[in-house]
Amino acid sequence: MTDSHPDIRFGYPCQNETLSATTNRGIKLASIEDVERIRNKIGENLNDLKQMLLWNREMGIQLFRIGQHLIPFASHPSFPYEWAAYHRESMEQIGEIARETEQRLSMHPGQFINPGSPNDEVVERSLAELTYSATVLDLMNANNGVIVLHLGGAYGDKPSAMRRFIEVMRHESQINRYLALEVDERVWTAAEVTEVANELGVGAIIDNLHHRLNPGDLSLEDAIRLARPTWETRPKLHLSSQDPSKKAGAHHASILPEDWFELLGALNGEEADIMVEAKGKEKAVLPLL
DNA sequence: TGATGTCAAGCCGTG
DNA sequence: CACGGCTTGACATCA
Repeated sequence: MTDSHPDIRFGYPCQNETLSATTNRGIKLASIEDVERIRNKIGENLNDLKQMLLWNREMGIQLFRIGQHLIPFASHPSFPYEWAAYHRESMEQIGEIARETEQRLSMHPGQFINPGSPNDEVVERSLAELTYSATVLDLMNANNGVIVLHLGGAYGDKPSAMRRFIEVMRHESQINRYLALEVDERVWTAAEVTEVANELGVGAIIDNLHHRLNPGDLSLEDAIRLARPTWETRPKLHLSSQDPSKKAGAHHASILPEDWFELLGALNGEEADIMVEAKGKEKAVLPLL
């Protein structure tokens, strides 16, 4: 690495269009008792995950986000068998491939996961999904794995929502080992996310597009500088470009050079792990390598 | 096989 | 006040 090329690694989420591979096959809840069907789906997801990691190795891609549907309905009370025990061996094998090829694995629970919700049932379901995510990373021995999560709702009172989030998550050590909190595009700013991350001792993730739409009073460079110390290891960031034909926040198929250079400039030569969020998946990563 | 309506869940902002 | 959008499109059924 030269001074003009800081140590940057890239990755993409969940699917590979070149391989027609995905970790996100699922089932309908109505089929939850069809054990054979679920096991087949999971087998396909795990096999595709393995194929993508092997492909990534050839391409020099070192980050990969596992889709939440890897084990569909794993956190649902009706899931019909002990998935962790049953799929342990293949997940261990996948973890070994990731480790040997120095790929950092992550997961990203979606919009329904709100540990700061005032509704106890929402909190309970959220913790179940986060525990599932952490268990997947545990089984893969993903020591530098990351669970990416937004702070979620503000419920009209941000300070209270932050307090609830911190109180609920404070003792969740299995989850917090991997947890990182990401800026979102309309509610929680980089300053607020970093504050909660510091309270919990977890990472804060800056996303260039979210930050542009919801910057608070920080420049991108300041936001990245603020979030940097939350990471004991390499910081993770998200990079995407606006789809010009869609509403604000919608991901473009590829990364526009000006967005990449803006983020690169804001990094000030620091090392970083950058998850590329683009409709074009791995094809948007290749030009950046 | 291809088209199409549907899918566990929460929240916010818009029209 | 109902609905779209987020996210990761894929499932399930019916021509």
